[in-house]
Amino acid sequence: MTKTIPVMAADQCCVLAAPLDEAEAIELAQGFAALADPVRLRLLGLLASAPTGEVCNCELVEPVGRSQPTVSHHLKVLADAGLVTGEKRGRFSWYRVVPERVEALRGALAPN
Amino acid sequence: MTKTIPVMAADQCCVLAAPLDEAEAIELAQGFAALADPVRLRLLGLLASAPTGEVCNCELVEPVGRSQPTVSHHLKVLADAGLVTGEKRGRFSWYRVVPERVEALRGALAPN
DNA sequence: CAGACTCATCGACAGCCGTCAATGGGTTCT
DNA sequence: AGAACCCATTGACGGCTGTCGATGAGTCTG
Repeated sequence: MTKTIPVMAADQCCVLAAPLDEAEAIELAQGFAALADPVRLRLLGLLASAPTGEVCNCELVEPVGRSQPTVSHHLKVLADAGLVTGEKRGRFSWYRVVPERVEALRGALAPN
Repeated sequence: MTKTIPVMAADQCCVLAAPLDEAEAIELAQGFAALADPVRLRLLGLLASAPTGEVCNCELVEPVGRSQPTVSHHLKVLADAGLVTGEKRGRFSWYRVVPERVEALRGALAPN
């Protein structure tokens, strides 16, 4: 279900180090676009602060105050961006943050 | 011209540390939204890698391959997000990166 | 098997966003 | 003064995005 995950290329170090070419810029922008929504940021926070590192989809709807389809949509956006992984076990879907991917985006904002 | 600059609040440390409340999430999302466009990322790169730290507007149009109004629009978006500052001297407009603001967004993605 | 439950997808709709041509205000040069 | 130049703003247009209700596939319980 999760589409091809755009993983950061090694040479995509720092936005502020050198001008990016078109392709690098597009890939980075897709990553930041996934972070450019309050609901998705809150979902990330909820996932990251979960004791087990995993959160069931059903535990996310109420905290963010959006409908179940909307939450599902946002989780898919995060998953497509590689920031999150979802696994379906039984009746539930469990999501967890992909720290490396977050770190990659963070690194792109590093000085030098 | 530049609108009110949303500066990161001190308690907006890490997205991944604890769940964000609605207001924090909105403010952060606005910051990342400014980064969620390839042209703007390339503009940031061009500004940051300039020897003097400043770049004239006229030197930005050709490298990013967009029309002059479009570049002007993107610079305004970056400026409104506080990521960039513009100063008009004579005929030219000079822009420079605001490193603290970039760093603030970067810090929001820090682990723990 | 029947009912209850979880969740992804679809369809629809309003609002936002990136883009450009055209315009006009400033500034410099001759 | 007049011409050339830089740049922000405006208006318009197509496309993307966030949201929800409805629906259906898959799973567990009794």
